[in-house]
Amino acid sequence: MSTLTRRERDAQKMKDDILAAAREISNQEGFGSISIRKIAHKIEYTPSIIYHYFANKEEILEQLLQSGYLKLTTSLASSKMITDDPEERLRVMTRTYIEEALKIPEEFVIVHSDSSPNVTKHTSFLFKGASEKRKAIHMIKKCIMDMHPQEEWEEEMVELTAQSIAAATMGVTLKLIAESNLEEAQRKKIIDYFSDEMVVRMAKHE
Amino acid sequence: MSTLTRRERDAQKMKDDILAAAREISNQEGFGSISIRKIAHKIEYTPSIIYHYFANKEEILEQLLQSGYLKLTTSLASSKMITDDPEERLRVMTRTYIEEALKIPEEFVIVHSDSSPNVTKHTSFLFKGASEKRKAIHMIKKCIMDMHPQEEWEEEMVELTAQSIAAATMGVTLKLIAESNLEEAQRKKIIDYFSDEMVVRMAKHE
Amino acid sequence: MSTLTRRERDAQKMKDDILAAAREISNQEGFGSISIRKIAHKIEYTPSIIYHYFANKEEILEQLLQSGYLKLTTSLASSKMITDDPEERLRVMTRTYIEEALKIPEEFVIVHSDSSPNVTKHTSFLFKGASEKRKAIHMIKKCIMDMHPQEEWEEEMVELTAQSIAAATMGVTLKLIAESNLEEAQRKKIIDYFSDEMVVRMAKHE
Amino acid sequence: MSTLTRRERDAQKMKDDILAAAREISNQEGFGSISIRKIAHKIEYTPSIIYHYFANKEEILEQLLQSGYLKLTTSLASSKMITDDPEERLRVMTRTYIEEALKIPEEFVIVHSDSSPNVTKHTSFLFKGASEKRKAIHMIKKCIMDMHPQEEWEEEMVELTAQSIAAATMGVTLKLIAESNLEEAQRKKIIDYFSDEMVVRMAKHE
DNA sequence: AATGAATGAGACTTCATTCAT
DNA sequence: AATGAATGAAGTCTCATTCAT
Repeated sequence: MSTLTRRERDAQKMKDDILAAAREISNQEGFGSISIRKIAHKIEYTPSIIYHYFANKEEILEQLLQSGYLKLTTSLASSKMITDDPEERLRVMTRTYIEEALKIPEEFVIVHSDSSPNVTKHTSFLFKGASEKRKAIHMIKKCIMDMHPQEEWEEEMVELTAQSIAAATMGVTLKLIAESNLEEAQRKKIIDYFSDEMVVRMAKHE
Repeated sequence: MSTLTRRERDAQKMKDDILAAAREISNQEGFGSISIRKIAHKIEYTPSIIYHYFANKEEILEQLLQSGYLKLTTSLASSKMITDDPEERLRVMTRTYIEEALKIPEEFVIVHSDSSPNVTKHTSFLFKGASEKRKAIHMIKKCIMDMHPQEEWEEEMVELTAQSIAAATMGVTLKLIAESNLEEAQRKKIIDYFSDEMVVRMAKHE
Repeated sequence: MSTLTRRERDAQKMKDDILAAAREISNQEGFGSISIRKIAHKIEYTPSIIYHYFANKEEILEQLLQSGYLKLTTSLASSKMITDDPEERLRVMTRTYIEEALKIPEEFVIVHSDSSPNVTKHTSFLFKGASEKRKAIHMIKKCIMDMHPQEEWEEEMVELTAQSIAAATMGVTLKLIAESNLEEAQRKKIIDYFSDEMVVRMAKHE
Repeated sequence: MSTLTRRERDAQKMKDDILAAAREISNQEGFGSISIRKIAHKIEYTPSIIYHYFANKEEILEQLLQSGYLKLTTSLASSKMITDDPEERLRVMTRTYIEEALKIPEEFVIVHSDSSPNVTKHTSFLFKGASEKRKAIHMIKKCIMDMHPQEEWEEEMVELTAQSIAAATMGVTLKLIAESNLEEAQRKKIIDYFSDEMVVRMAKHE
């Protein structure tokens, strides 16, 4: 794994520092006011040097978004095996998703409000067949099917259900981010109720 | 109707042009990169003149947001009566909301992604007691209660359910907007399935 | 005196209003931030109309300074006959000068700091022979001479004394303006002491 | 002496150039119309680069004022000893002050016309207790008291006298600066008469 | 690898002024 | 006599980026 030279490791460290600084600014002042100068100031280097590690500002922002999205999906992935009970799995997944997203609010909003092909290419999940292309949808679908073992859902319905659950969860998350003033207790109640109750109801058919 | 002088009409036209230009920029490059200069360039005037019609940039942005929000709520309000069956009412409301929002996609995104107090003051609905302060939440709550006539839900649970439904609907809507490339048939399926099936499931407890 | 038509009287009134507004702005925000727009706003007219009464901003500022200087010298002139006692007359003149100047602080500073010929043409008084060309110096000189009836001062010395007194008084005034935070009691003491004691000492030779 | 690297020296040179340009503008058009753009134009650079050397415009103006004030007070301090005769000391001090001030006319005017707290914080001397806080006032007071050895002045009166003398001297100086056209002979007479005669009269009580 | 100097574009805003009505 | 629309210049400041060292 560590076939990197010291130089390469140093460079990677620097890149990470830059991205970390950018992320910090994004969280404090908003994604839109990330600036090379502010990053430079935060890492205590000159603006110029940043161009040694990134071609331009855009590249930084892109990687920021990507890493944000990545963190989300990986954290989601890691939460899957916890339990065999599909209902419980669905609960945990939902909660994990919301909580992880709340850690990178700005990136989350950007990623999910942006409708440029460049972004939706990675983030879209409403298209037909998404349960095969999108890991998250796939995982939800699996939960749903495991919850109704003997019955047979129509394939399409299960996918639509999974997609609805994903979109709904995203909606709750976005709203929680937008309403950042919400009292902590209420915030907790919303998260609990949505992931423990609502999601399960959505996943079931009578 | 026309108690305005020509002057006033011209002035109103100019204001509208400015707002239209701003809206267009917002759609093309994002809300955050609206600038007085760009607006001026689009309407083929000097930046200065804009200050003849608006006190400052903020006023423009505010009016932009307001007009977006206004269109939505009025369209929602007008859809409320229709039928006595609460389940059917919930279905229609959801569908109406989604369809109306899709008619003003840009404004919708702006209004629901913005977390500045100025905006959330009007758009927040996750707070405790929202079912009394927010007409939409109230209407959803009423549907839920009418669907379970003899039983008594705990008040708080009903509100949380209504809030979840609202947030979920918003999430689906936003996702539909972001995925503007979605095939028409699939788009229709998502809307149908979500408003006809999912929302009803969310509103029911076993 | 009133050979003015109504139109002319109205016009004069407007001019006065404009100058009054300008003066007010000068006192509140400083001479340097007088602007046509602010004046217009204050008199509740459009900026444009101001150009009906004044050729441009400069003309307004000029008249403002002139009127300020005028008020000062006329107020000074009017204070001369109060008493026959030359010592008392000098005291009153000094005090009057300071107090009147403090009513138009900005204009006073401008007028007396400006070294452009256009201004010094009116305000200079250190030149040889000033006691004949400048009313104020003349008046001070008269006081001094009346205070030493039988003796004969050398003409030149009296003028130099008068000039020194005038410059000194101006210095005290300027300093009082610059130190606008001075406590009221202390301000009063300075004025009292300077006009009652110091000026008289300056005017006397042993 | 030269512990500065070439870089640092260059930077200092640039700073000095900027300040010099600002000073020049101040002399030509007045302190109030110093602008970043004008400075940039004078030094033949872009406005932006100025922010490389100064945080903002205010910092430039501040340093301008400070350097002016500094030059004066240091020159005054160095003139204090000379003789034991208090009357003679007062004469020399006054003359020195005037002559030094005339060497830096622009800065002198700026410093003594500005009434912003930032400046008066250093330059005010009319406040009660100034003879303890301000070296110049203290030195004048000492002269006065030494001139009346056995008698006892009321403390307060001595301070007021010293303050009056300082303000008067400042007034004469300002006037000499404003009347820059004054003939050399007359200028000399004014300075001589004021510092040799008037100041001494002011310092004495009968 | 890193710096500091420099630019040019652009941000918002205020202003004096002109002109048609 | 008065207005409102419009301009163009100027104001301060921030930014991304390049380049010589």
